[in-house]
Amino acid sequence: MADDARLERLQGMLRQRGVLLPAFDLYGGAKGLYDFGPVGGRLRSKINQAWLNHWTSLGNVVEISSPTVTPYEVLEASGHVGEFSDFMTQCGECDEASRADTLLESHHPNPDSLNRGDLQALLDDVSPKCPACGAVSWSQIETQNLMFSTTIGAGSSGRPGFMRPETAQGMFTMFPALYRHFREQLPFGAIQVGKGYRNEISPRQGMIRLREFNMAEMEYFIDPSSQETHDFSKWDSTAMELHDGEGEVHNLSLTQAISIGLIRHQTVGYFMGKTYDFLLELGIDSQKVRFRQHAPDEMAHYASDCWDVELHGSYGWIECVGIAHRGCYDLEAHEKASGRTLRARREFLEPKIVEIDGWTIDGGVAGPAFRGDAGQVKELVELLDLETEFPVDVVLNDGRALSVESQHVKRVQKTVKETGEWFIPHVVEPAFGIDRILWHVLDHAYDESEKGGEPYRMLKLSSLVAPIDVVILPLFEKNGMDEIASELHKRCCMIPNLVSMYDASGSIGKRYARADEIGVPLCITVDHQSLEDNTVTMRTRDDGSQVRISIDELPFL
RNA sequence: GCGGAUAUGGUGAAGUGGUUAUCAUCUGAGGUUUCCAACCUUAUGUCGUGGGUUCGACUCCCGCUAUCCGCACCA
Repeated sequence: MADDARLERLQGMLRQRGVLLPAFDLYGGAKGLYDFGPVGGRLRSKINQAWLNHWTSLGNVVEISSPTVTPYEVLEASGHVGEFSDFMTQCGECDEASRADTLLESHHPNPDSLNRGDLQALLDDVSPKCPACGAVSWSQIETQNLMFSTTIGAGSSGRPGFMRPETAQGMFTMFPALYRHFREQLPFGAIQVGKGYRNEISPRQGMIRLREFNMAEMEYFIDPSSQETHDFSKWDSTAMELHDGEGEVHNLSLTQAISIGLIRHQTVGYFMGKTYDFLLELGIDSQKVRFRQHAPDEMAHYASDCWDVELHGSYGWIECVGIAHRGCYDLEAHEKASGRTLRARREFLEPKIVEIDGWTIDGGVAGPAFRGDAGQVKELVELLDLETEFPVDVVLNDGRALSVESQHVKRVQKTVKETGEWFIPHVVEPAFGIDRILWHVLDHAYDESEKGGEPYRMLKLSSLVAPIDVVILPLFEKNGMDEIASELHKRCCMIPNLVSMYDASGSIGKRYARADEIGVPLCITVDHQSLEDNTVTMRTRDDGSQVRISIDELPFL
């Protein structure tokens, strides 16, 4: 690629300036793990904060935080244990580990779909040779999961668990508390930023694929039967680059894309717009943003429609955000697995009057008569026609026929008024890979030019995310200029959410250059005139312009 | 996981089977009325890791780890 050299210069600069560094470098490094250094740490937290602010501004969204350590059952219910697992077996001769389903590919149409027991049985039956050494000596099949597994608690009392592969499950399992918090009114959303973990086979491309990564997700719960109306007018003059599931490219406004059914759901479209705004706020180049719809066979196990937001940078087009319509998949799965109700109530406009007229059992008689079968008899009796004459034979699931006599049953006639119903909310989930976004913020902000024949590097970071807000520079460290400067620096340090740096080393031009490399938007220089009238010069990074201003009028004080 | 390439101060590079390993830049101290990487003096800091061959290994060989590029898998 043409900008490989640029990528290397950028990575070198980020390492040198303490933005991004390989983690545990002291011990040779660790694949897929990165440090955010003294400059990068705040960059990350400012992006996180901007993200939180962006979504809480919707008004019906709350921030939560759930543990990264997650019990086995939760991720089993969500489908991750199954979907993220491979079954492994090890050769007793050469220790080579193989995927059990791969070994059996020629003996079963889809071994990937087998459960562990069936797979073990098939392996024992087929006894394939080890592809490495030819021996036939396989260990018991073990699950090899892409999730980091751990034990919660000590010894035999510990229960199995995982480091979460996504933050989403914490929001789903918190649904009852969220529903109560919002006074049982949909729609509402829950957001959290935090770490996710995936034990990647092969982490690559720097920040793009990590084993521990920062993610930010919102679960937005909606009533599928009442579509929220969103205002798209803001984006009407913006043609978004939309790639549909067939690979066709459409340049349309969001309103147009929704009206022709390309974007299937209003809320998905609205979040696409909000995501677009967010990325541009961070300083992402609007020319390097595109949306791509997942093809049906590409969709994750939980999604019914999904749009990726891809950003273009040194690694090509990279998926950085996924906006998925997860339907009721997750809440339904957790309802089934936990036995708890995860539903919302929808009131009918008009109460429904339901006339019930039919048969049911007379518990006092039928109970003792049918004992364990009474429950099933009740279900069968309630299906009987009004005209039924007793006694009548009913057939149980196991094939036995029982005779139901008139004394066992009674006629039910009643009027039930139903004012509403319970349903499982649907979920629209925008999921952000913070590290990937952060990388592209840096990539897009990185500017190479020349100054006096020398290469000149700069991070043109938006002040929303710039890790250092201001640098205070005494032109000379004498005659009292150093005192004014350090006093100003101390004053800045006292201001919450303002990070100031003091730099008195080297020529003034060199100090400006250093500040430019870590993307400081403003440099304040204390010079001779400051001694006389308490003014300083304020220099703007992007155009190098300077204005003289009284210290007390500095915009950030 | 497979195949290929690579690993030298913070960064970027050069180099050698032989004893104090080189250069630039960066960083620190001092000097210099220094507003866009000036200059002078000076200092700190390197052969990824483990084993082998050898009188001697940063150099040659092997393993490991990491990085980059394909493939596979995936987000």
